[in-house]
Amino acid sequence: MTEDNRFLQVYDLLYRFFGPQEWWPGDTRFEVVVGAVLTQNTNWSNVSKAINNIKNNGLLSFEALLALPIDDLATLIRPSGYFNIKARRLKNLLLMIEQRYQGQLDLLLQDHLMTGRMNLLSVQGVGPETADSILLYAGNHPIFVVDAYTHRIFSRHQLLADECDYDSIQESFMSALPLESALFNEYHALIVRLGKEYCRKSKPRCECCPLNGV
DNA sequence: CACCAGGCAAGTA
DNA sequence: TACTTGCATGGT
Repeated sequence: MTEDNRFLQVYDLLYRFFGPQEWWPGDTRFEVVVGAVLTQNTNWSNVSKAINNIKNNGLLSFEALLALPIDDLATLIRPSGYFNIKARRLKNLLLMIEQRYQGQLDLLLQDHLMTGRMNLLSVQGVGPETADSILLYAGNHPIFVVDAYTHRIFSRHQLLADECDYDSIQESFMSALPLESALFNEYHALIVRLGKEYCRKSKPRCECCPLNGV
């Protein structure tokens, strides 16, 4: 190997440092989809409470949530924050699946990757990170999920330019790495783990960051 | 007390 | 096109 592939080097380093992260938490594909919307700008412990509220009421299924009045859904997901807007976003997503995929999540997940992605992005409230999280973690598609940590960590370590947008960051990773869902799954989870523990927004730089020296 | 979390869309100039 | 603001709970 003569190529200087820092993206792969960082992955190997993080995997050795943290080990496997076992993402995405959730028992079913549908639960992953719900979690993907609820976790927008919100920490997972709050999302977990919201999902448990849905489960405890026996409502964690496509049909049950589609039939549930929006205000009732908002009440259930209250702990996840932004509960009114997230209830609307979940409903929008379920309606798209109802209209374009006969109400079958699996048909969306089995559709051609870029067709499914476009349909997800057409939903009000589903942006690129939410769409890609669904495609990767529920659909097992090889697409790289970019988040705020990805930008912060890699720009701080000068592996990405500060002004990169979502699509350009995603392209940087996907052109440098083998297109394997298992790799993208673990890599994104490792980035979130690193960000939480070593790359907080308020801290200018972390002396003990495992990436120092890469 | 301030700050932030596994974003996104609408409003403004 | 490029900023800014609203959305909102719960943990540190």
